[in-house]
This record gives sequence, structure tokens and C-alpha cells, in this order.
Amino acid sequence: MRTKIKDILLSEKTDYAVNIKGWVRSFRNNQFIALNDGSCMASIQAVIGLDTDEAIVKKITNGACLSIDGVVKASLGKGQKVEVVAEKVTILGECDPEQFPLQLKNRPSLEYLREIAHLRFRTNTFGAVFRVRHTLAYAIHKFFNDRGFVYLHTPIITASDAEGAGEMFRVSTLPADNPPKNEDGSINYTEDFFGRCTNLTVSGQLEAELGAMALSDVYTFGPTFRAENSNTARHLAEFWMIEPEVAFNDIVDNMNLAEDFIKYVIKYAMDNNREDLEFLSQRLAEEEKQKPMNERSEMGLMEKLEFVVNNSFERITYTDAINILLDSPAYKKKKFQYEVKWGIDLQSEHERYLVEKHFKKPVIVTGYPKDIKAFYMRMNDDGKTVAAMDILAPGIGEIVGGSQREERLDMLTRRMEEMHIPTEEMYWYLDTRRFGACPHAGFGLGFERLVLFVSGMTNIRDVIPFPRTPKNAEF
RNA sequence: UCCUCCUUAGCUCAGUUGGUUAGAGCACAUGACUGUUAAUCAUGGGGUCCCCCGUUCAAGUCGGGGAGGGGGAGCCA
Repeated sequence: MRTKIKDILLSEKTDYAVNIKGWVRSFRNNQFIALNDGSCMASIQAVIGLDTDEAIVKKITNGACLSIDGVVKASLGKGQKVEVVAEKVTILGECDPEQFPLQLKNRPSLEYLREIAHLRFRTNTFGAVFRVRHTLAYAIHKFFNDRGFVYLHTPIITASDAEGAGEMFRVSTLPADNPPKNEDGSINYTEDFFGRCTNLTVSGQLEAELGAMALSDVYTFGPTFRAENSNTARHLAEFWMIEPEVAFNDIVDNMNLAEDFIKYVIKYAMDNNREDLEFLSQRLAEEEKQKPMNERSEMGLMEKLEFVVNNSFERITYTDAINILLDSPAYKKKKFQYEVKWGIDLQSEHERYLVEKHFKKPVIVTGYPKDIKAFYMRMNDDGKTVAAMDILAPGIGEIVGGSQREERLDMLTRRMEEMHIPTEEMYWYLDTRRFGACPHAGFGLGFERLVLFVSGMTNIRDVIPFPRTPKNAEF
């Protein structure tokens, strides 16, 4: 029976027989195999005798997959406490070193590893990133489960495109070269698979609201698709989003939930993936050394995570934010490229100033002008602002966007009409306001942005196994 | 989509004012050594200088166009 390398290294027990299986990370001196099975960051050292069959020894190459039977012994060398003294080495999968594109000793760049995303799991960095990603996903379910939330699976194919969260990917079985047409030349979707035009979802929020109007506390966690031509280190065409929706919560409850949630999952990763996070922390520190002094971050990764877990997020209104910006040295020295005045949407440079320069911690901004926010957000009594909230994180920008929803039918209908959203098509959404409406609130959190924040990686393409971006759907 | 930078060996990169046969480290192969930790030592093979067009006696190097990638911006999560 196979023993995981993690268990052998953790227990530090010696003098017992094991079978280990994994991939060769290095083979030194024709004797010492560093074998890694992904169960943890570290590889284990397996020692083979000098009398080992030469045909086997020749096949112990970087990347090869081995099964080793042997005995766990206290190590004679200095680099490790225990090692496996091999009795039998079986080559499960050979790996031709001349063709294997992953050469760990060369410290391949992240850009290069993206081109071989099918093999990059075999590096320490991506091993750590994807173990952390898993832990965060698990922690998310645990957080909500422990609080009595119901995990609601909202549809991936949807006919609704009303939220206007972005360009959508069309889902169709009509022939692309010659689709059936209406008399006016437009495509006749009544002949399509669903008998209407359908798209991949941009958000599960509206459906989550329907669930919350009976189950009270629900959340979604699933893939989301945006066909925007966004080429940045923070955007994907296919990404995972977490969207809790809670009946009877107001905007303050919503902020509390979001803050507790973020702190919980970060703490969970720190408690359960310390080795991975310490490696990523060191990796980031080395990367920072390449940068000029003034661009380096003040805190290391572990420090930053500790800080976020142990300090309250700053809570300010949009109006406060504008005033802080107008008062800032940066504004007075005309450092901002974009205009600052009440009513603008905060630009990246403004968000970064607030989070990284002024408060130096995560910031929750509430009470945005209604004109720059979505139709479903609840109108405040001033008639100018809505009960929206964005959480801005250092280095990432917007990580959470949420709001208390407009539960008043007349107000909601008026907003939809103002924003030219077809109320007839959205009858099912408006029904929740007709039949037993209640105050409720929720938010959306981009999972990859959370993984970015926790892992200290800087490009979103490096925290999802197979990134989907404009002009790139390899693998 | 816009701005900007980059593209030279399998990888990471150097390549001077345009001028012989384009280099290094690592990787890889062969051999030596054998308690190594990115093992070490010796030897060796390996190039569409991203693509196209142009300037020139001569282009990796200069100019124009294209493709791909990075960083920044917009849109957003």
C-alpha cells in the first residue's frame, strides 16, 4: 500500500517498510532521488544502492514516475531527518530528459510555465498555489456550512442577460455558417436548442436571491464567464465566483459577513497550508528584490496575511473617499491622471491610493452614487446614493462587490425602467418583490482574486489551472 | 480596445558605432567520482537571431508592417 510522502515526513518515525510513488525532482550522485508526490511541498529523499541494475538507474530521470519499496531510516545526510532506503525501484512512467520541457534547475519563468500549463503543476510554486487554492475552496464551503447556509447551484447556461455585468458568451447549437434567419435578417433563435437565445452566466446573484427568499441563507460557488476583451493580470474570461445572499440582512450585516468571511478563509489557509504559504512568501520576497526600492511592498506575504486577519477593515462612505482623495498630497500635486469629484467611478489609481497609501489595509467603501451602480441596489434615503459596498484589497483592488438589494417593488421597477432593463422578461425576479418581499443583501467575491491575494502571486493566470483569456484557450 | 516594453540554443540571458565562423550559465549526451542537497569534474552535440518587406557592398543590430508575450490603463470580480 502506498504511503503519502507528507505522512512520512510529518511523523518522523523510522525503521518501517513503505511504498512511495511519485515523480523525480532530482537525481544526484546516481544514489539520491528527490521524489515528490504533491501531497506536500517537500520531496522525500530515496537512496538507492550503487549495485542497482544499470537499466533501472538510466531511467531514473527528472520527471520520471517511480514506485519505490523500501525502509524509512534516519538520514545519514544533513538536509533531511528521514529518508527511504530503497529495496526495489519500479519505473512506472519513463520521462525522456531530452524532450521533457520542464527543467527545474533553470528556474523557468512564470511566462514560460504558462505555455506548458499541463506540466507546471510539477513545480514547487504551482504545487503550493494549487494546494492553497484547494484549501481556500474547502474553507469557503466550511465557513458557510458552519453558519447554516445552503449551497445553491445556479445555472451556467442562462437566458437572462439583464444584469449587464459584461459581454456574454452565446450558447447555441445552430450552425455557425448558416443559421436560420427571421424575415428581418436576424437569427431565428426559436429553432435553437432552448428555443431562445442563451448565454453562459455572468453571475448567479439574481438566482441566488430567489433561493434566499425561501432558504434565508444561501451561497453560490461556481464558474462565471465574461466575454470582455480584458487583457490584465486581474481578469479572466472564465473565473469562479462566490455569491452569498442572505434574507433579512442589511448593508451593515453584509459588510460584517464579508469581513468575517475573508478573515476566516485566510486564517484557515494559514493554519492548514503554512509550509506552502511560507514558500510563496519567500518566493515573493525574492521577486521583490528585483524591484526598485520605492516599488517594494512594506510587508512580506505572511505579515500581510497576519495583518489582515488581526485588524478591522476600514469602513468609509464613497463621499468620505472622495474627500480624502481631494485632500490628499497626491491630488494637490496633480498625481492623479483621472479627475476626482463626487459622482465619478473610483479609478484604479484612486483605489490604490486609499488602500495602499492612506489606510494601508483593506477598505470597505459604501454609499456609491446610484448612477454608477447596478439597478438592483437599494436606494438610500438621500435619493442619490445606493446601499452598495466594495471591498478593496492592497495589490488587488476590488475583491468584493456587494449591496443591500432593493426590495421595494415600486422603487425597483422605476430603477429598471430608468436603466432600460426589460421588466417583462424579468418577471421572475420581480415576483420576489411581489410575493413576500423582505430586506436582503449579498455580495460577490472573485475566487481567483482571493487566491491571488493569499498566494502573493501577481498574475491571475497563475492561480487557475487552465486560464481562459482573450486569444488563449490552450489545453 | 489603448499606451508601453520585449521576442537570440531546450531554459535564463549577453551580443559594443551595422563588419570574419553569434556567445555564456544551466539543461542534455558520454565518461569519471560516489552521502549527495540546484552534487562535482572533464569532454561533446545543439541556432529559421519571432515572421514578412525594405535600406545597405554587408542586418541579430537600422526603418516599415504583422504575430506572440510582459507591464500599465479601461471594463470588472
